[in-house]
Amino acid sequence: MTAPDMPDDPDAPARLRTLPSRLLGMAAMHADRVVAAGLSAADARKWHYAALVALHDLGPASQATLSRRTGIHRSDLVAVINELADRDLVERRPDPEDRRRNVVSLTPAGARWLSHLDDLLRSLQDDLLRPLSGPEREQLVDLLTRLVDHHTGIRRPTEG
Amino acid sequence: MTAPDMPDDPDAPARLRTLPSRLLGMAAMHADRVVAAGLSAADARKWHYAALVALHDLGPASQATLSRRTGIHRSDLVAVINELADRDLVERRPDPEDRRRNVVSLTPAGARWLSHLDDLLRSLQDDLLRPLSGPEREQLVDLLTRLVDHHTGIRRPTEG
DNA sequence: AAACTAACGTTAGTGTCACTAACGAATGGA
DNA sequence: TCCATTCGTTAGTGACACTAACGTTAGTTT
Repeated sequence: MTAPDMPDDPDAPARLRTLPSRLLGMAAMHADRVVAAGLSAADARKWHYAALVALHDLGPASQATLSRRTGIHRSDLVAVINELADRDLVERRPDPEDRRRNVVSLTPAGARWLSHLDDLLRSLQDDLLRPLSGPEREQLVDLLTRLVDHHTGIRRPTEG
Repeated sequence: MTAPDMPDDPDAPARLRTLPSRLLGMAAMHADRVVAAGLSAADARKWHYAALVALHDLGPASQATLSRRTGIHRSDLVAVINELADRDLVERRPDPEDRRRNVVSLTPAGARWLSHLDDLLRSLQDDLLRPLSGPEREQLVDLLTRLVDHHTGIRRPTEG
């Protein structure tokens, strides 16, 4: 029961404090903490939310396309769907048209759960972005989107 | 040596694509990849750089204060210092004034190595931020700094 | 028809990351 | 002298983002 001992870096050198890659990492870490803490109070994790959103907005899908839509690796998606199916939030059944596939679909309970998580997430995003004004939040989203879009699809400059 | 199979999320629902916490996570991931790949070409990792910068800018320090200055957890710092000391980039010796402590200091070779890494990192940040203009980069740094500053020091809203 | 290629879901395992827990040694205050 | 605290260190945890391999199923080629 000792208090956590890392006060982040109150006195880091400026060279580190202003390094964009480091700032991104730290901001992401805080974001992850806020979101994970909030979601865990609802017994959920971000992947659960991502999967539910994809199913709701884009309809039932095989695990492979769900993987593409959420960014969850297909080998990790198995467990996520297991957990959601265990709680009857999604249904997983074999695809009669292609027996390699499972079709995953949202149940009514899943849709209700999703709208609950949605409210929760909205307020978590708000916690996260508290120090920024409305326009600043849009600015941030815009800048990050352009960054991500630019780097998406690039794997490694110096690959084998 | 097969190609990576995750095209990120080309067709994720908008609700996910614009979620700030998710954007932060993805941007940070890309940033980490770019930086880690660049540094690994120089046989270094970001913690090595952070430690060297802290030693250079703020002078010799015990591992505990170095931990506070870099944000590296003190239990992880051990290995970082080991690796740097193995290459004679830093020196670790017991503090005569407090025999619990080690004093870690930069060697001349460490200083040279740091300035090399500095150049490297400058160009990596540039790669990372390529899609953004100069003012936009400053904007991003400003927004992220305020975000991080705001959340720094907060541990867990729902701690035991 | 047979053979090859590829996609699917699944399991197991890897390396990194941020962190907790515990330790022995040393310090400093009551 | 007792006690809490700090220090460096080791070991281990849980989440994450993968890779590798598998058996199954589906298309495509010949």
